[in-house]
Amino acid sequence: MLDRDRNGEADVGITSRDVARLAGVSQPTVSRALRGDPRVSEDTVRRVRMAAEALNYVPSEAGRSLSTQISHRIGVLVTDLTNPFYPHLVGPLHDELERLGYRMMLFTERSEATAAAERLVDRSIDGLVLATSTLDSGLPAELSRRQLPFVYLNREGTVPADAIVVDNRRGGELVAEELVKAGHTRIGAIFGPDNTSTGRDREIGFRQGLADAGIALRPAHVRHGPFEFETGAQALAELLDTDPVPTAVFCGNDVVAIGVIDAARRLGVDIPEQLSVVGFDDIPMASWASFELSTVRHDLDEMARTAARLLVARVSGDDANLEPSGVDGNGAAGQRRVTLEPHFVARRTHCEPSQS
Amino acid sequence: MLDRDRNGEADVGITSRDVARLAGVSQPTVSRALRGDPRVSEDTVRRVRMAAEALNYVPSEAGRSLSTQISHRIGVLVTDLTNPFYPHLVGPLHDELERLGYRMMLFTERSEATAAAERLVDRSIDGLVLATSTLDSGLPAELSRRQLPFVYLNREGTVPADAIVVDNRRGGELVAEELVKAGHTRIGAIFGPDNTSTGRDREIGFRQGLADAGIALRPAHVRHGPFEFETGAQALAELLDTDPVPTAVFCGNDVVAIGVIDAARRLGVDIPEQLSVVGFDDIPMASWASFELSTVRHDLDEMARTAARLLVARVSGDDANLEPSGVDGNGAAGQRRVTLEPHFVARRTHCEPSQS
DNA sequence: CCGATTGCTTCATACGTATGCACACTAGTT
DNA sequence: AACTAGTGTGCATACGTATGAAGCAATCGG
Repeated sequence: MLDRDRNGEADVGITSRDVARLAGVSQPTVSRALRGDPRVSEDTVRRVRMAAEALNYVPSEAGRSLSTQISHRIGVLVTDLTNPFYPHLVGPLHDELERLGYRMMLFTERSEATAAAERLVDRSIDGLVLATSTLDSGLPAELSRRQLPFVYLNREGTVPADAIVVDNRRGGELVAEELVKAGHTRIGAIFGPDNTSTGRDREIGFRQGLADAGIALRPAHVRHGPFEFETGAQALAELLDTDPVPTAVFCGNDVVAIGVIDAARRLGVDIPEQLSVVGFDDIPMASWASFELSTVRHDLDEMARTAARLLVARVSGDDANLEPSGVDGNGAAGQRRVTLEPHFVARRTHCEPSQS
Repeated sequence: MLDRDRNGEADVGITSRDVARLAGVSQPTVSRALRGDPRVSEDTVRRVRMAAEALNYVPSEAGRSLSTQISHRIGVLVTDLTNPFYPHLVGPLHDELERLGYRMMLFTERSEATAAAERLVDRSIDGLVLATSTLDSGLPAELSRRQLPFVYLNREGTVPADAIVVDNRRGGELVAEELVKAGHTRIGAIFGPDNTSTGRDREIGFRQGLADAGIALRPAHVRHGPFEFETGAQALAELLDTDPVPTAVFCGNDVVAIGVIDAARRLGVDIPEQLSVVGFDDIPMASWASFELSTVRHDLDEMARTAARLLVARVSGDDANLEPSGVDGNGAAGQRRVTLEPHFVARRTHCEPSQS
């Protein structure tokens, strides 16, 4: 069917055997020579290298994987790439993984049913980064049972595993403190989903912060929803429909907050004069002049890169080079838990409440 | 070192041989039974299925790949994920690939040197989607030489291959027509890089459109730069420094345009009153109330999905189910080229020039 | 009652690389 | 000259699945 012999050089489907033949050595010697085995003589290495180059030899990843039981691939699981938040995790993750000699397989969890889980445990990846795990997900347990190493990134789950997260509770507190300090008393919130650790902890921290100041969070001023643009856009309309209206609103993350700001523009609500808005994460977009969002900053890039390093250390077995990092190691089953410190960033979407 | 026997069920590292043993058949029979080979008796299939389930057997992808020479993985190459444009390609790509039974490996081309190319041709992927190919890249030629199937998405290259693109020339013309129609005569442009087909063709079309209307594009009003937010932000400042100042500016894509709008906010420039801004692509962000960007729409989602389908058809050999699509097939070497129609979308960032 | 046909299964092997072990060969020691 | 130590290479095989070909049993036709 195919006439491959047309092109001058047929360097497709070249195996280590072909290289061996050309170099006048055995196949195992080719393998050793190219992998830098010190037992191979310099002279042989040279011959093999030349032969490999001449044939444009590239070792087959499949063969290598099968033999070594290592794929050098790491899976990354997110819910929805088009959410502006995730690229800021996936981008650095990719770069760090590449730096460590691993490739990235990207998965989005439409149907995290067992069907999808199968694709993860067929040994085609060495480990998995869970970037959007929900607390009620059965996946971590399944992964654990299958002994597929994984790490929680950003959100954590109930099954013990390495994790890298922000101190979300503290972050929520920070926002509460700032809003209180500015003089707000009628405060609203658009929290993230209850089944995410980020949503839950930020809510706990925020409520705690308000409670410490003796300020009540009226149920009518509270919304919950996914960490999406639309959540903020829709929730704002609802919050404006309450009486009295809140003078400030804390949003589960920046994407939600930007949804709020955008809706405010459409509805003619002045921010921050009529409503203070605070987000969480400090994604790059938050600092755009169009938003100037006051938010809680943490090092997203570092968080993602650390996740990559934790996982790779785990799957490659050399945990050693991670010990000295300043993490609050949890001795129990050897899981590592890295917590990033959040900082409040004051921009232009919050101020004192107007005296209405 | 590891004490794996602790957990009750040791369903890790289960192979088809284990299943075979439990089911009382041979390993090949297991393979055939689970793959639905009609030659296996119903009774055997049932026994094998039960055994597989009991052991929680999942076929090894590495073994399968090695044997079939098919990895069921497709690579996707982009420059920078954090650019808000790419997720809108990568997301749909992932979904469509998954639908077709393929997994996605994501690559970003930092150093597209031959070193990086090696990772692509080690037969660990069946094909590659080039989402950000530059016209001067040597990669397509290398892929072609290696006989790794690939498809151009959004941007096309010089090496013949399947491609799916927008009619960028026409899109550029559309914008020129609209701006002319609105009465603009002092028009500026922030074009994309010359070494991208999108940058080049949009520029050609736009220039043509202006020329047809007898309007000159002054060199001082022209900028070139990568399709990034910062490009727009920086170029705006420069354009405002010219005399006379343009009353309208066409941007290479939406991300650049949003950079312009954002900078305008910072600089206190009213859009569209002082400056009309038009983008290209109509990414979701363009329709946010914060921007309401007038732009050129095309079906990004469909473009990505079509790329996936074209490539999968190519690598799986069943090109048949693609023939009937309304594409302008290029007979030469059997490459398919799908062109999407662009449409102008009038929002709120353009209007008539102010009489100053 | 034997040869032919069909239906199901096993055998043998391929896929490409990596690695423990044995072997050959050289050099140095006694 | 034999013996040891050291060095470099090849042999055999493992990794897990898929598949053409051969084998086996049962059924059928004559």
